[in-house]
Amino acid sequence: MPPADRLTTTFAALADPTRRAILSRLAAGECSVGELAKPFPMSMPAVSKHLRVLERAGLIAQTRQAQWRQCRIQAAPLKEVSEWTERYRQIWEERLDRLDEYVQQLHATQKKEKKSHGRKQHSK
Amino acid sequence: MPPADRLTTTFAALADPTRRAILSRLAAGECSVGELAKPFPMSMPAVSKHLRVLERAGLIAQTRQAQWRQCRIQAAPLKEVSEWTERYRQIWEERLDRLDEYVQQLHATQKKEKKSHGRKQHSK
DNA sequence: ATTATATTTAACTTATTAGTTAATTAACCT
DNA sequence: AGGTTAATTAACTAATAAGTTAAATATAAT
Repeated sequence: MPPADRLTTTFAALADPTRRAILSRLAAGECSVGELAKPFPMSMPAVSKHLRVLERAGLIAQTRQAQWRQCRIQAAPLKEVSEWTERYRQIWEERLDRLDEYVQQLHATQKKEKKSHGRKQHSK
Repeated sequence: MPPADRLTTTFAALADPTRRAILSRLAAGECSVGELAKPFPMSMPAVSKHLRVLERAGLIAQTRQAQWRQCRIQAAPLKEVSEWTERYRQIWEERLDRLDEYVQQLHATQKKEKKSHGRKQHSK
């Protein structure tokens, strides 16, 4: 198994509601593992493991402070997620160049169709 | 295990480079499973399984056409990904209200240290 | 020095994932 | 009908993931 690339690691880390909730909490400010764990119906070790996953993904960092570990969010990997996702914006917004092609092809196929439909018309 | 929520399913589907490559290919236009599979060093059934994952996540749809299955991208779930991610933009752009607070607090702490060493201090 | 607190590590279980090969389904073509 | 092509399903394996409880570690407080 080749080591996973960054985006893969990031997406995998985000594919868990507990971990996303942790990030959400940390967006409001640093806090300790114990505080972080409180809302979740699972053991501390389970939360600790989630933190490890987030840490390996570069999404959080921990610093010692007495017997507590303070966690803080590190959102840099989310920038890459954002950039990757943006490439698809045109598609989900459905002003699709791709759909244009499809529509054109449809018209080409149905040549007898009259073209005076003033509807949604896109040009390349 | 409760059924995974939408975001979880989407992120999980995206946490694989093969599946992201498939989406990327489909962004350029529909194509058949066989064509889709060609670039990948894995068997057809493996690709077919990836397509199933993408389909269950609502990221693609398949339509029969003779003996071929045409796949097309459905990017709607990516809108949710985008929206989720955007909530963290301020953080990764580091015009962080949060970091501001942190920095201020740091300054405050340092001032205090200069003044007096009286508080919770490491004693080694 | 002991004890309490915060957190991690270890060992284990169960479920899921990503891949394989072999068999099956479905549509097309003479 | 029989053969070819396209894709899926079945059955299996190996690795990873998410959780558990119990033990270990590290610091603070008494």
